[in-house]
Amino acid sequence: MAHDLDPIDHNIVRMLAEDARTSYAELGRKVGLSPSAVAERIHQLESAKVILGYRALLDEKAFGYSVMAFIRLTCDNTHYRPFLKFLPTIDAVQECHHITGGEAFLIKVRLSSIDQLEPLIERLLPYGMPTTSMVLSTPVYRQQEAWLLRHAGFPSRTRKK
Amino acid sequence: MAHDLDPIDHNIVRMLAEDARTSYAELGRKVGLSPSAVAERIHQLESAKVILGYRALLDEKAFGYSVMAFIRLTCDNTHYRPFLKFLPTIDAVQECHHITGGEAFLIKVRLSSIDQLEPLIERLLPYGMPTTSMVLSTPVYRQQEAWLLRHAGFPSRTRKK
DNA sequence: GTTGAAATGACTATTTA
DNA sequence: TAAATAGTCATTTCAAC
Repeated sequence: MAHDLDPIDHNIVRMLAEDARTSYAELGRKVGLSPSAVAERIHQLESAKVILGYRALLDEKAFGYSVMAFIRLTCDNTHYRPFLKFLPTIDAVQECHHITGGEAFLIKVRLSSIDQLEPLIERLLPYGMPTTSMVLSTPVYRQQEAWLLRHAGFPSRTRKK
Repeated sequence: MAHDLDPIDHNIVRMLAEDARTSYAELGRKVGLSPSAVAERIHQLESAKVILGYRALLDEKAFGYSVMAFIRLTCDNTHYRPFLKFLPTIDAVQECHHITGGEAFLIKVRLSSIDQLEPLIERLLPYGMPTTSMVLSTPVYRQQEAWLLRHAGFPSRTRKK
């Protein structure tokens, strides 16, 4: 399953994770390859689904969604499947994880105000017993790619010119 | 606080969230502006920290990190600050949220194997009482930007040529 | 915001190892 | 098979308007 990445691939991926708009030419300079060679490697990494896409990272607060909460929903077997159908229709849900411990789900939601929490909880009630924790602050928040890089021990790089 | 985005900014941001490598020229065509006008708007959005950066989205499984878990740590006042200093030094930690309910933290970690969980928990023990939930599956996982777009009711767009 | 020109980058085909 | 090269086209950038 794990795609075989040589050190050059690794470096290319690292740089694209830090700045997805880095040009093939600059990538090539940094890894000592021609732009076309870099482009070919990147296309292979995309085909192999190692690189899944390129995203602009946005500040949700600029869009007015500043409340984050985690809802733990304990849900018995009869409500399990209906809940899975219902869940993706709720826009506030950013993540839902099925976790160990008695058919429970951990749901991360984002809202534009605390007022939206109660209606949301009421919509979940038919499926199980929700326990809500508001997020007061987030001392650590790493993007998956940033986390990966840190984990792999790569040095950080300053933003290009 | 909330940067004032007109509909054109909104469209540009939407497209960059879907594909951060879209060229200024193509963005300009889609929103009916010249490439330079688009570039200027984007630079302003970057300065205003509405766009925080551009990232390649990677498949962690391709890198061997397939285990996700949530650890809830209940932690009394004396351990609060030391914990906050200790936490960023742990590479496995992807997110840590300070949540309501008796000085508790909710920590999302990613590991390459379940064997790494026990040592991690032992490192947390001095700071409080950990409760661990393994993630069995993740029925919903939306990028913050994807979530934003869905929430804002934008139509999805097919990948460019 | 627009236009236009110069520099840079991207893409394809071909050559090389 | 993988990379370099060269030619062509597209894009970025910056000036002037």
